[in-house]
Amino acid sequence: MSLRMALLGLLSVKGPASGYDLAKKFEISLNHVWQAGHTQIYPELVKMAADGLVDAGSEGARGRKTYTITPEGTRRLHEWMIEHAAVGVTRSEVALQAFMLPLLGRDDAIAVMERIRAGFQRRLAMLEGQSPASFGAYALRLGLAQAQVSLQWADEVLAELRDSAG
Amino acid sequence: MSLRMALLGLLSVKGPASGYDLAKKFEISLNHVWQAGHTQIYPELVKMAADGLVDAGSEGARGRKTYTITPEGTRRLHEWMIEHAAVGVTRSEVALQAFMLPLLGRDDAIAVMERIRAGFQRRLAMLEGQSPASFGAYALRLGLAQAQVSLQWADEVLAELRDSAG
DNA sequence: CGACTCATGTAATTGGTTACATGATTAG
DNA sequence: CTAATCATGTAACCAATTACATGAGTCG
Repeated sequence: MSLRMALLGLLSVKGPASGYDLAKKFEISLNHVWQAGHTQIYPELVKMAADGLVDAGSEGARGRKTYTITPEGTRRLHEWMIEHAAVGVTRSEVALQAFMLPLLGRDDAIAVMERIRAGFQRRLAMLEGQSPASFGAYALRLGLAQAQVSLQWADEVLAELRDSAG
Repeated sequence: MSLRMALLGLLSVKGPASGYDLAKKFEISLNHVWQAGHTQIYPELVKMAADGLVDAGSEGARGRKTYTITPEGTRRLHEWMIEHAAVGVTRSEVALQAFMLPLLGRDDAIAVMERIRAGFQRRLAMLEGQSPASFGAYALRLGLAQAQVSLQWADEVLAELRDSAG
């Protein structure tokens, strides 16, 4: 359902788009929030058209199909936003490795934490490169705050590990 | 693979356990990091036994089966920790709703944000109820830091929405 | 004896990833 | 002409959820 809603959201804000366009938007603007490749997007758009949430326009150049959100699609998106209590379920490989960190010796633990730290650093840099004035500004600010605090956590853990006897 | 590693981690630290025990541990100590129900755990343990990562003991009372990690299981877990670069992939319904918040009018947006805020509040309370001295201390601290900063973000967004003209 | 917890499983379905496959158009 | 980008799709597989199903032991 979330993929569906993400697609409706993009179509709602950015206007009519092809599956290809939407896949691009997932890569750039939505990347920190939700991910989907074209292999998931194309079939989903077909189902959404069958359900009357989008209109599939006629084929353009290179077989391009442009989808437009329908009033019913807009209605369903708003309904979902207002009624669906988003589940804050987290499945984080990083947190899992952090959980099990005490299984490793000091040096291995430091190496793992440095890799994790680098990941947070990369993520932060990616988010800082995004335009803060755009549509997804609230989500961007959340992502930035979380990335910053995670990086800080990694630094603290690294400092503790380095202070500990080897 | 992550489920497998989480199971090996639990068996490694807490000693031999049944699928039932492991499902309980997922609910309590590991809940903020990874989730898995018994319907996923039982078949996975069978596969892990076939792959030599765990030993399935003989059946006890009420058909209880106690699994023990093997040396090969320990080896594979350490290997994964050290070599597998955890992907920081995030798929958050909350962030998705935040992303699309501008689609809603002021009052609906406030209602959605209040619900999101309550979710973070609950999560924070849950984490604060966990023993900070236990095995998963590092992951717990990360979870707490992220929950706190998320709650702060929600408060800021709510203040902005309330200040804005209705 | 009835309710609860312990304990294990299967089947169907949904969601998501990886690999494979094809062809049109554009820029150099 | 050829490499890159545009553009769409299918098939196989892996991961996860929901629903269904069963039975043993324990507490009141």
